[in-house]
Amino acid sequence: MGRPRGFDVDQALERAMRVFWARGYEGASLAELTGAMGITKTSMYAAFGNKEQLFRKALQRYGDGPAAYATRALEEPTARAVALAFLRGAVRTTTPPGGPSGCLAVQGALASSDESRAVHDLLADWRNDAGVRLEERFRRAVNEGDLPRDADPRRLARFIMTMGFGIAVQAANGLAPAELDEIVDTALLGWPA
Amino acid sequence: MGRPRGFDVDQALERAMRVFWARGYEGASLAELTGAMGITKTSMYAAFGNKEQLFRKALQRYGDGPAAYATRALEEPTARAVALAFLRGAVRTTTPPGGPSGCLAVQGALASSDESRAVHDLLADWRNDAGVRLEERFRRAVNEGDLPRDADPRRLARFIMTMGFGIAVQAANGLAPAELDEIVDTALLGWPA
DNA sequence: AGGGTTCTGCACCGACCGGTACTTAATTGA
DNA sequence: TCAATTAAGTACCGGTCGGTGCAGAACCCT
Repeated sequence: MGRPRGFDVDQALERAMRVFWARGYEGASLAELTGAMGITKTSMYAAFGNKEQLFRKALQRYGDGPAAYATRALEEPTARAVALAFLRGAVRTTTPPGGPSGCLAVQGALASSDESRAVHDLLADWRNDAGVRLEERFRRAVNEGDLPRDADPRRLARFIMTMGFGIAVQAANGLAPAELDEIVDTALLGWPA
Repeated sequence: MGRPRGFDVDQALERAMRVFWARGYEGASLAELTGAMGITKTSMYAAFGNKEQLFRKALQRYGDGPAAYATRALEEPTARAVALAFLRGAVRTTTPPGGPSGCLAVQGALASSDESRAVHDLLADWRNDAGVRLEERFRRAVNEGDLPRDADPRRLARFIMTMGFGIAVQAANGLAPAELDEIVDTALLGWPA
């Protein structure tokens, strides 16, 4: 009961996510955020709490949406296919035709002032979690005989994650998807048979 | 003539560079910058112009100092040695024992508000220039027969740059130098003979 | 119809942002 | 000794930051 909300929370969150994606956490002002969301600051505070909680929800949406490739890739049948799907997904997500370049989880708050340390750490954890899931998938691949018995799952996962982060920076540098795909191919040349 | 400067410009610039490195361009406030430099805002403006020009000079110092490994690596005798020296240098520079983690050129302004677009573009150019120099070095290696005739210098350079950027993010994530060196070794497994 | 509840829009908060005018201090050359 | 010149320190500028108090609007239930 009470007055119903005059805007679509999902759509507002989607737009906030894109602003954070393009500007970073600190670079995104409440004025620009709420302007893009089509609501006033008061409505934003009522619906999301504050700027930091809005970012947390935007990051969650990012993981369920644009960055869902990271989870989907884990379902590929072989470790090589997982790695390839992961990096191809990174390329596609960091170079959206009509959206911001790069990766929200990378450029959201790589460096920040002390006040934003909480968000900085949140993103570091987010990135590390993605690496751990990849590592577990590769460990399974070793157990299944899909990867050589002497392969180091943690090393491989960290390598792939490093490539993903690097691709995010290259995308922010303006490289095209086709050029990034070439880089991915080069990176996988040394992948264990 | 006139009253002599009461501080060491080089030392002040070094300290400013470290603040920018840790906080990013927008995250570094004039108060924190001048506090670390040990001077007042007035002195900073008289000596450096404004915040953006201070950053430009700090970036130049970064290239001549911590990031000089990128230029030194080009002098290695073989393409493989160049790539290895470049990435080992990236590891060492992005994990200084007493300094900020990561790479100033990466985390200085990956995402930013419109007002800082100039700095954002400056860093993108800086990163691209490093890639171009690497590419030219690899092209020379192909001509010298050091790399196979069918090797693509641009592709290889972009791959190494991507690894460097990724290492910078992993360093900001808290990985230790030894762990990053492992990643470098993994990355070079597929390097053309 | 009217109370209870929730949301919206406006105006406003103190704090901090990058940047500067002005006074005072320290130096050189005459 | 004293004007000319440059640096340093203080106090301040308008603007924007994230965040709120408050009044009115829009809904549900009785």
